Amino acid sequence: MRLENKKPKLIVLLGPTACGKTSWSLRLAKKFNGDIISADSRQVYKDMNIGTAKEPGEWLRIGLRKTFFVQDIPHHLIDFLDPGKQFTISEFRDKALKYVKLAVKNRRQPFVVGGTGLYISALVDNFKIPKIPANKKLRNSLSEKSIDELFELLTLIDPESAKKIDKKNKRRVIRALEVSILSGEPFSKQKIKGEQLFNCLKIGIETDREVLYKRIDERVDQMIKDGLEQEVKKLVDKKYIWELPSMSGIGYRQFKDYFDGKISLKQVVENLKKETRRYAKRQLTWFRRDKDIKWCKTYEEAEELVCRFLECK
RNA sequence: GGUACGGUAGCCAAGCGGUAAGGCGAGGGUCUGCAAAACCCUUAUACGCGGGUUCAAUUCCCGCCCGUACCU
Repeated sequence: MRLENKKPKLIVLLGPTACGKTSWSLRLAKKFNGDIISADSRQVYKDMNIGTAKEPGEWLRIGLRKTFFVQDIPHHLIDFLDPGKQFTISEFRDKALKYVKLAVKNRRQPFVVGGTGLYISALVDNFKIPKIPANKKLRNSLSEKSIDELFELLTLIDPESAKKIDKKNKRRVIRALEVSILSGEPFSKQKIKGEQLFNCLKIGIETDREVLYKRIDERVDQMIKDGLEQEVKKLVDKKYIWELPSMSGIGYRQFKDYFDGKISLKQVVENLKKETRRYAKRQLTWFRRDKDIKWCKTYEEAEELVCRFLECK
């Protein structure tokens, strides 16, 4: 108990896309002297603003360090990466950890805010991620094989993983092989959770599915009005290819067929709405199994929880 | 009014004398270096209505209703 209290307090605000994380997080951060660490795999990219629903902000120099501010609240891990670059969970975990610690050191309350469940887990549950970076050569040679061959190989090298992994998921099977081969140790033995580093309050924003879907539709329409097409066009003109992780996100990849003259803008909008809804569904599936999440219907409930958690008054 | 074509689950759609593919959508799930990704599972006693032929009709015939196109 005493040990628990010594751990820094971390507040996580999560929920499916378009549930209102940004606005809640800003209110909470203003009230509780917060720093926001974004856990969003797409908002990391520069020049991808409309499609990722990034709140407008500006980079300001504080001392030696430049920080992205949204309404006077410092935001980290947002708007900093070239869309041509890759960002991975390992990098997220390390950087997020750094920013959380920095906030604590500066006596500011860290808020982790986002919808990328895996990223949040990696930080909160202290994942020890195998230090085996993507090996292009190996991946290429492996992807030439059929999924069945690969799976058979995995059964030989790492039967434990083979038992659990999706047999048809080439990407996952290849990664398991990659780690096992390059490290010389089975992947299954390397999926380790360290001791929890934080005393953590997880708040989920609860929204009716129907209401959420309606908000998604409206948000997509707004994105189009705000000039999403031009934003994507600019990225394409800058030679960012569709195969990039950044360009494969919702809001971007849907424009490929449109620019190729295969579908109309109306169809883009429809696809965009549809895929965003499906994405929200997947996020909910992810969050559902985390029983620690305190689901709140209103902002006031969330604020109350935070208040109690921080023992303020 | 006439001619042609069509009417199959929420939507699209194949099929055909022996009670019916698939896709979309929807829902559920997996998740440790692409995670807004990738992958998996589930889903409905659906053949417009009424007759007839037949051992048997969603499938053939007749009539009706509805839709679409064209003609007058």
